[in-house]
Amino acid sequence: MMLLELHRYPADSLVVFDFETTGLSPDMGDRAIEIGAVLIENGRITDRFQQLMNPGIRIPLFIENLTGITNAMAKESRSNAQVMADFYEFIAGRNLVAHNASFDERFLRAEFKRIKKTFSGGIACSLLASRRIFHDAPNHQLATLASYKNLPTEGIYHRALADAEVTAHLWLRLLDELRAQQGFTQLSFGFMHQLTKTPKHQLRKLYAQQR
DNA sequence: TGCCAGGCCCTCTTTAGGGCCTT
Repeated sequence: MMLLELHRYPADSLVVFDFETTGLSPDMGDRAIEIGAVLIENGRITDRFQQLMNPGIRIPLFIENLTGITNAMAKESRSNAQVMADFYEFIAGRNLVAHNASFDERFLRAEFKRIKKTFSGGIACSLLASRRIFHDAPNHQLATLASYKNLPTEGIYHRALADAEVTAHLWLRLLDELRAQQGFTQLSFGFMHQLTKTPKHQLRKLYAQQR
């Protein structure tokens, strides 16, 4: 996506989101079972979105154990189509952030395709940004980074809203540290998106252009 | 009980392989 396109959306407003799913691949038939998201405006969390959903297929036992989301819970929930239609409204006109965004983006586009909707904003990845900014992190798993940077957390992982909240705090910390490391005064979503697409060995050049 | 996928990224690379991340 061109940088100019990203600038159509407000730079000071974005949605950090996270899916829980039945597996790793929508192309293999896996479906979303929970969506969690937080709205960040001017560096603060100002709204939240969390919905379980009923994908109409069985949730594997491994996923029930991993997430605590059971088949009974999904069965009592609204359909993926209903929930995703609401989520489409929640993110309208905003750019998105997710941890390992390529994963969540695949499910986002697959679930939207089923209800004949498309998302045209930008999606940035906190994992790729972390690899470029937190050089000394033990690894770049969400839980590790939360511990490494003492991010606010309730100790809950593999639930959509909890993971989205931690990712939101991580994203804000990444912005803070990049400002501190490089002396930047402003960091747009477009720049952060470009950062995650830039090979590490070309970062110095990108930073020079930003100054 | 995750073995499934896919993109990133490093290196013993580019005519490739494998670890890291996400559920």
